[in-house]
Amino acid sequence: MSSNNTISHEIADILRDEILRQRYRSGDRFPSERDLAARFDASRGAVREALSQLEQLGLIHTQPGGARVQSVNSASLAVLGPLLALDDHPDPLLVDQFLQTFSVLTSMTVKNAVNAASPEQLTQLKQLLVELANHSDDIEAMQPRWREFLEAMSTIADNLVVRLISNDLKAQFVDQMMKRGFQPDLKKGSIDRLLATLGVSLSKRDGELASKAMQNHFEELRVAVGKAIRFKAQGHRSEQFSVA
Amino acid sequence: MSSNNTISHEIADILRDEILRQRYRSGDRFPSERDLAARFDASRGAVREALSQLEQLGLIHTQPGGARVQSVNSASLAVLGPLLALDDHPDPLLVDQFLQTFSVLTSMTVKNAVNAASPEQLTQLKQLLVELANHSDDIEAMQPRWREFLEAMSTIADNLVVRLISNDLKAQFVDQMMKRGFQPDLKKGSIDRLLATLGVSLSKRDGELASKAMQNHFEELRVAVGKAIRFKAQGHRSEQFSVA
DNA sequence: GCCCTATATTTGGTCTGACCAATTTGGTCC
DNA sequence: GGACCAAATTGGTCAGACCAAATATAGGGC
Repeated sequence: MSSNNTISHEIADILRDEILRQRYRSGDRFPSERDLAARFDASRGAVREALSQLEQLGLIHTQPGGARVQSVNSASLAVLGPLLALDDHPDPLLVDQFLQTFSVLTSMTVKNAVNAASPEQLTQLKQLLVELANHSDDIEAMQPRWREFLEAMSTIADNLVVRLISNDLKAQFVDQMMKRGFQPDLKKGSIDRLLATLGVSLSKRDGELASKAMQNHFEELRVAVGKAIRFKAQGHRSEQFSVA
Repeated sequence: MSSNNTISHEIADILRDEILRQRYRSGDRFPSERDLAARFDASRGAVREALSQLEQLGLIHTQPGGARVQSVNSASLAVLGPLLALDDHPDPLLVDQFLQTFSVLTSMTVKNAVNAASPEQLTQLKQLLVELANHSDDIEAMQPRWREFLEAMSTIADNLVVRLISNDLKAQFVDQMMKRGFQPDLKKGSIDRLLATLGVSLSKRDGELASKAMQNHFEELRVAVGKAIRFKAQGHRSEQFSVA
């Protein structure tokens, strides 16, 4: 996972997963630093650094006298990745929520980007769209170009809040899914339609239209990913996964 | 700010602000732990714990040989609060982006909640709405009930991703604004209209309608907050602030 | 001058053992 | 049972030390 191959990170990873697996109930006392040091055969310093990470994740709260476990519901966004990686098969519900959230944020970004783009930026976006259309039959090749396109959109929209959220979400989710090797079965026709609509929205400077198109796309993606997950849960092996 | 009144947190706060204030350029070498220990007259252990926090925030990247400063754009969501608290006056642009983001997430939550609520939950929501309407002339009194109402919505919608994002956002933003004492000038009429529309959407089980109403509300809120900030930036003092 | 290599230094990661202050715990007394 | 006090536990911090990886430095070859 995060794996900085340092002892403190290793300890943090293990403890984090234990908490996420509900091995401790919210409000429970967490083992003392000295106990943990003994358990992991490490120094207290290393354990303290691990606990510091857990505290940043919002999973525990430390105080003189003892640390306590906090509810996962009150944790930081950064726990989502580990949460997804917990089991062999990702939680379908969580994945769906992920995509839904991604959808509204991306739609908003696209809308603002189209409305705010300068003429030069508009032509740049159109250029990228053409690039995409040229590879619309090879999903593998589309992936990096999609990223580039969305990155450009994000830069133009210039919303730091959404950008930071997306950073976390992507780091947590996309990479996680990629690693597992997912490939939702999206019809080429629907992708072509999306690209066409985006093109029109750029020409007309119609952010609302672009936003709607993205929402639509994500809707199809949710269905496709849902299928892929259920498929894989039955023991089949599928390949690549592409987001957005 | 976060202030756990421990030395390591103090050091982390100072260094975090220095980075956010761009005192180091992205990619720069960060001072060594020994130097920092000397500077803050603290032990290396304390400094290390501080650096561990900065690393979790995505502000620095440490490696044997030296730590390096990372771009704020690639940081974690948790830097937003400190970013807002950096100056006396919050960055209006950032605040606006905040509200916009909050808007789409809340709208989505409300939509899903209304569509998914059980009959009992529906009556509970209506109850809360009545409560709100009864205090619609006293914004002070509305605040906690708003929170309760949105909390109920969030619970019903049951989207962990949004919930975690909102946790961070609220912790970063709302508390920050409250502390500064803001009070956007929302017309009572528009609030009443919002409550009425929400009531209708509950009766009709029309999530889309509820979502639209929330979007509208946030739009008005953005304008009002924008005014309040500009007003305060000119040296005036205003009072309370209420989000959502 | 430039480039490459071998050496010395710096730096992060870890350990040990110690001390303080705050909290918890356990027992005592009413 | 509840209030109160002493002892044990726990987090926070410090000091000094060692190792391995990364960097900086000096030197030699061209």
